Amino acid sequence: MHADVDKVFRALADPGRRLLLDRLYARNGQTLGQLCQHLDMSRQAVTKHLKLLEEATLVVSQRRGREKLHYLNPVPIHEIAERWIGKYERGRLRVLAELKRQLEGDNNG
Amino acid sequence: MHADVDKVFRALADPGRRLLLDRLYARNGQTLGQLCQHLDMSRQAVTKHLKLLEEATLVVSQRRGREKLHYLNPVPIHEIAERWIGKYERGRLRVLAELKRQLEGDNNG
DNA sequence: TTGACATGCAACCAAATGGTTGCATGATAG
DNA sequence: CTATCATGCAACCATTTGGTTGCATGTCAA
Repeated sequence: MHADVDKVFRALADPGRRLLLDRLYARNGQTLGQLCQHLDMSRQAVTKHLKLLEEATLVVSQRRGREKLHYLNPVPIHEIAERWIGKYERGRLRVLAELKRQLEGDNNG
Repeated sequence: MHADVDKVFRALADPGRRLLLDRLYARNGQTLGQLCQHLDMSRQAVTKHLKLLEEATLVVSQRRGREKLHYLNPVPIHEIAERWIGKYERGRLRVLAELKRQLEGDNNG
């Protein structure tokens, strides 16, 4: 029902792909050609990145004639934040306190 | 001042490394040997993963004699959530609404 | 000291990744 | 129709990644 966590993390691991997401965040619904502009990557490289982003459902696309419009889908990022990062956030203070205790407490022994 | 975003994302991209973080979240301050137990990976593979996690500052370590204790550091994850995911979270409803409008609105044309 | 134990390091390897080039397909304008 | 434009696809390549094996170092216990 929800996005493949591994695909999302892997997709987010590349700076070029994060840049594409930023571009779509700034202006949604861009074509492949538009996304390639002012970018230090070939069209084919962008195509491959967009394919991975689509497989991670971070981007959805729609054909319009010979163009393909790309839209940012923030839901998988939200899910990551909620389900995975949230777990660490909830325990953050506990873990930090324990870490500090362990690291400093050893000096007393 | 803050963690290298790229290193953190790259470190989080591997399921084995996420598993190690989960292990440290469940029980902090484990040695390399402990982390290897009940794990489908060689000690050397775990060593390499821990090295990447440390370089991303997701894990900090401390020597105790011949052992090396590993601690989860949730701060970089927090930073990612705040600085990067937060950006998308803030625009989530806007982007989703725009996406829906774009995808459905075209049927009216 | 010496043997056992915990970890470190280097070389090596297969597979995945990110990128390229060249050509094919499909849509639109004239 | 046909030239052009936007995209798709396949082959190929270099580098990175994740993993292994073998050996070295350092620490603790007897």
